[in-house]
Amino acid sequence: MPELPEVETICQALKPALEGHSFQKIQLNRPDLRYPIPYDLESKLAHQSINLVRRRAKYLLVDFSHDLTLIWHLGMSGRVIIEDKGLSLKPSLHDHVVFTTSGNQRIIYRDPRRFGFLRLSSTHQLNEIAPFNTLGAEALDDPHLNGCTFHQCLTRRKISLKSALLDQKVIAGVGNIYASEALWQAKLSPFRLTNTLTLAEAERLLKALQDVLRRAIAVGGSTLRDHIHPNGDIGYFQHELKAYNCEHKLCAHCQSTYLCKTMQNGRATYYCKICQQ
DNA sequence: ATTATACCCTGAGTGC
DNA sequence: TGCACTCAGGGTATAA
Repeated sequence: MPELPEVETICQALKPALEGHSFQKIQLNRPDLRYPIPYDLESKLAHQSINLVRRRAKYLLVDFSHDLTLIWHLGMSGRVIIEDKGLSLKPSLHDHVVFTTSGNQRIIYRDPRRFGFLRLSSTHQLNEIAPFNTLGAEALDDPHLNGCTFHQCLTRRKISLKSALLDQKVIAGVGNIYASEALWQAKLSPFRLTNTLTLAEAERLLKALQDVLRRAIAVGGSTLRDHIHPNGDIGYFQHELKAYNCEHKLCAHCQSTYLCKTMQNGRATYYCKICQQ
């Protein structure tokens, strides 16, 4: 699924198509995704001006001028497709929602596994409802996040570093790819317990995580299965992955150990047994 | 309280 | 070619 860099890429692509426009039509091709789609989505949103498209963690947020925010999560396999004007793409069985904008563009939400969802919230109360009321610091560009606060947040718990990075209450936006990448880059074991981390190690991890995320955003995220830029381009960061999907490849740090893959809390984890301690 | 596990769902890939 | 099986970028309700 889209993690932070992929959702950010989608967010940036949606901005020019949506901000200052409105939805003329919202076509629901099924009543539910992970949860029921609000039945009154179209009547509440159509012809209302869109102020802002933004991202929080892995959520896309579309703010309307009448204090409504469309919360849009893409689950594991969700894709957003912005059609060129006048062009009509071949429909897919999994095109669940089709938005038509006042700019006469069609925006298609395609999600084979349907782990994604759409919800509505009052804009000014968004941070008081789940999951936004418990989300951790934004992994990038959060003024309250630094090595010190990250260290405090980690040492308060006793879970593996990999689980901590995936826990959206600890830090928001990180998923399985970038958790493995950041731990590899920081030379920290995914099995290391959070309460054993020194301040210097927490700083190193945060720096590595932010570096990986920024580099991924710069090239449009990672295209492994489903993620494609809404205009049809693919992301390129999969070519720069040093750990994720790299089992049996030589570790780029030590050049002498093959990376291994293990299941950790039900998710694949990739790491170097020698470099990551 | 925190921390693990099962599960939602389809499609792609593998091995027989 | 077909079938059975595993795994996949996430989050949540449960159980321990």
